[in-house]
Amino acid sequence: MSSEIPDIVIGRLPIYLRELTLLAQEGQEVTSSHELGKRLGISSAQIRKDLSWFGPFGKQGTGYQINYLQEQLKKILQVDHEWPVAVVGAGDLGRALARYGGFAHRGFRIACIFDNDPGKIGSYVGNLQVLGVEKIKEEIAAHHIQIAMIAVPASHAQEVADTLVEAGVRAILNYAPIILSVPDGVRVQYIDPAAHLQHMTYYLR
Amino acid sequence: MSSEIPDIVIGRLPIYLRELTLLAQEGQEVTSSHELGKRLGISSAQIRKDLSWFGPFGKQGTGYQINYLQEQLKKILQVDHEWPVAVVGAGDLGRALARYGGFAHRGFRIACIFDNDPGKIGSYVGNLQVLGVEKIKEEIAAHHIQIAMIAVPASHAQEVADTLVEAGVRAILNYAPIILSVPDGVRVQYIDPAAHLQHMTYYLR
DNA sequence: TAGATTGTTAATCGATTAACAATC
DNA sequence: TAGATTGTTAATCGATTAACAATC
Repeated sequence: MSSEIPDIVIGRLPIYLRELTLLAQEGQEVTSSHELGKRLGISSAQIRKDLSWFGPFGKQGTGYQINYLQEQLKKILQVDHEWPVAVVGAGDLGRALARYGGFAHRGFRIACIFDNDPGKIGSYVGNLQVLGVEKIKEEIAAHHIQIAMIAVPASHAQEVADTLVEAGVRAILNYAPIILSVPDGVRVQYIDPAAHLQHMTYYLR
Repeated sequence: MSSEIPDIVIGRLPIYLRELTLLAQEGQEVTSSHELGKRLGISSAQIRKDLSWFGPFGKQGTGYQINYLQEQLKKILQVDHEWPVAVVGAGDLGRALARYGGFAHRGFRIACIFDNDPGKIGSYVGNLQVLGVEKIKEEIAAHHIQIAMIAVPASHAQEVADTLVEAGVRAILNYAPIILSVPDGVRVQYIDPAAHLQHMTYYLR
């Protein structure tokens, strides 16, 4: 009866991993669910429960060996190796994503960037040359890319998603403020900064 | 016994509002919880329940007048007027945020942008001039800015947050991959694209 | 040993869904 | 009227927390 691990638990693992990396950078070698929880604003019970879905990683009386737990979480999340990622859209946002330094140490490498604007195609973003959208299929297939980020206007996001899926992409991080329709087996996550801001303005009274 | 409205409900309202705007753009005038739910991948019951926290907005047999519901949600979220927003960090990400067109129609206007790099201070991002971080306090106070976005390296995010809070900011959208410590009454939302990607790689097996 | 902390179970809490009377 | 859809209640489902035996 291997019950399914809740998606909400999976979603917290990257945050745990991130905090462990921070602790390691600070030179610490061992931590506890209590310390981790305090730093993250999460209860220690929740952290222990979340981790217990995957195995015993700690030691009673002591806590968790940071390096070891980091490695285990990386394995679970499959970021113990590097994933190539495609960026579609070479506007301000797409270029910022392509050059963002925060992916490299967390399991991702921006492998290619696409745009439909002839004025942008051929130009460089960092040391990546912008390719035309008509190249999406061959490029993504050639490099076995399974992850893409969409940074195009909402009006084009669905057709871009369709193309990506056809090319073999199975995980999409969508910055366009629109819900994408994708087949089963393809995962989508959304980032909508205006929605986050509106969430907070509710409380500004 | 006016029980508290759950935060998770507030978080969905911007998504409802966004979809209503899309429907309006498509020329539609009326919708139903069923249609909205289908488009958003949410149950119709949940939409009706969420809305019912705030009042009856629909009509039996007919559904919701889109314009009316839009207006009501804008009022509830307090985006029926425009909020000035500060951006801290004028790197790729900060500049992309400052120039992002998606805020204007959703209740936000980028009012100022700051950086600590003398090489960037004085330069223009769109038609905003980059100000030094030492100007944060006076500028934010002068314009009564209550909302800010942090787009600086993780190592500087906490001190930037402290300064912002001191200046009067009460809502922070933090792009640095780090949990911020802020006093009660200040809200923080986080955007961490690498965490979203790691959430999805779990399923890529 | 005494103190600390895990992993896990059971209890609690909260969120989602199903169902339906009301009514347009 | 008949059909459709809301708003709301109660039931279900799932997630979080409290508590503690095990043990380092």
